[in-house]
Amino acid sequence: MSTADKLIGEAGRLIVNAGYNGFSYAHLAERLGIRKASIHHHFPSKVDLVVAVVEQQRTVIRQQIAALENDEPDAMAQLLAYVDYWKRCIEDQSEPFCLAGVLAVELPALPEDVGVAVRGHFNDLGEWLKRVMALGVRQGAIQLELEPETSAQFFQTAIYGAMVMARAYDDPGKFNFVVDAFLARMRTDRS
Amino acid sequence: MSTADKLIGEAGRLIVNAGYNGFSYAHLAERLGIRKASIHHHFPSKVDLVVAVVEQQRTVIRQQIAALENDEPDAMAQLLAYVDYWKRCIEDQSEPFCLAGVLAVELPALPEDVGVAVRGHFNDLGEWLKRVMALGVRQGAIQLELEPETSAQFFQTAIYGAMVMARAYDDPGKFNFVVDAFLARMRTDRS
DNA sequence: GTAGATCTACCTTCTGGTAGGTCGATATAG
DNA sequence: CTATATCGACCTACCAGAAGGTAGATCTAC
Repeated sequence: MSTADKLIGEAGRLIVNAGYNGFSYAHLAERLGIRKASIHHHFPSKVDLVVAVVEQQRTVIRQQIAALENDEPDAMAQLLAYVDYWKRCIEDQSEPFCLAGVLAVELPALPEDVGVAVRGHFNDLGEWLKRVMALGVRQGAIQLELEPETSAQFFQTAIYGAMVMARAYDDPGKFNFVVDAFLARMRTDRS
Repeated sequence: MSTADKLIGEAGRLIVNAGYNGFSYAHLAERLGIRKASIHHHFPSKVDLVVAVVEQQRTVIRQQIAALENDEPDAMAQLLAYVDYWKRCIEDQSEPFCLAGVLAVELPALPEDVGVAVRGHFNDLGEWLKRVMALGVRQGAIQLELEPETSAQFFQTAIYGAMVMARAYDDPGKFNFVVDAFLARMRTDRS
């Protein structure tokens, strides 16, 4: 793995733990056993680095979404795959919060370029969820009382709210508990 | 209003915007038109200040909760009063996020004393919500399929998730939209 | 031998924090 | 009714360390 990739990975972990202003080139250099100046060689400024971190995650997530939409025809199964991903990440604390979520909370204080990338992620996710919800309604797995848009936002809210709960109560299990309660209210008896 | 109170108020606003590491004594001093050193006179360390900010909010919220439980016998009305408070704060951007919520997202990187205060707030809120939910079920206003504990966490998740959504999409209206969708799924036809 | 990656050494600005002084109000003693 | 001691609030002037960032030398692999 290239140094640039290691930097992106480790920076992501630091941001998830402490936010944009909670990590520094010095921390990052120490973690990788290199000097600060070497980071500037790969990412001239902190904004460059953080944008790269967010964009890399967006790319990965878009790929996973595309694969899911290709391979899994069942809408509810797609949603459960997404939820399971986060359940695992939060349970084993390998990624205890969504990177873009942490940054979103700090949004008003972030450099504009970072903000653009973060909003981009939320849009990517929101658009996919709209498609899945519409599909789920057609398949009879999701209650059709509401517009797909509403269900999508409902679901996204649940995911991010559940992450905040897990962190605030220092209890990873809270994520599973709360998300499952939400899913139950979204499904029909057919799913 | 005393200088200490102004400091607590302004620090709160700065934290809500930028988080613990996103504001400094220098910012705060500038906002109030005093010198940095004067802040240290009132709050020797940054931890002292931030703990004071969180504890002040906890006190206010506990008072409001007590008043609500005294004056408003109807559980659903209590919940709506709470929701309306946040709808107003977010709509007019006077308090666009919960202070403790911002800090909760940064929790792993915060000084221990701040973490204790933040978890304290979430507990206060969670305990009240449990009481309201139990009352609401007895009054027939809230679906009784679930334990009050589950409903309480469900609701708390919705509030914090909706705040994240409003911030991430830079659209205060998203808070109302999403929270109302949640309330609809929690109520019975009787409420 | 050239290009990319890393290094040492340094800069400027900001950080939280301290030392010690000034000012005005209040309390007290003659 | 003064004179003075005390105190809280605020100030100027610092400090050490960390922040993000730069310049230029060295090392390494093709």
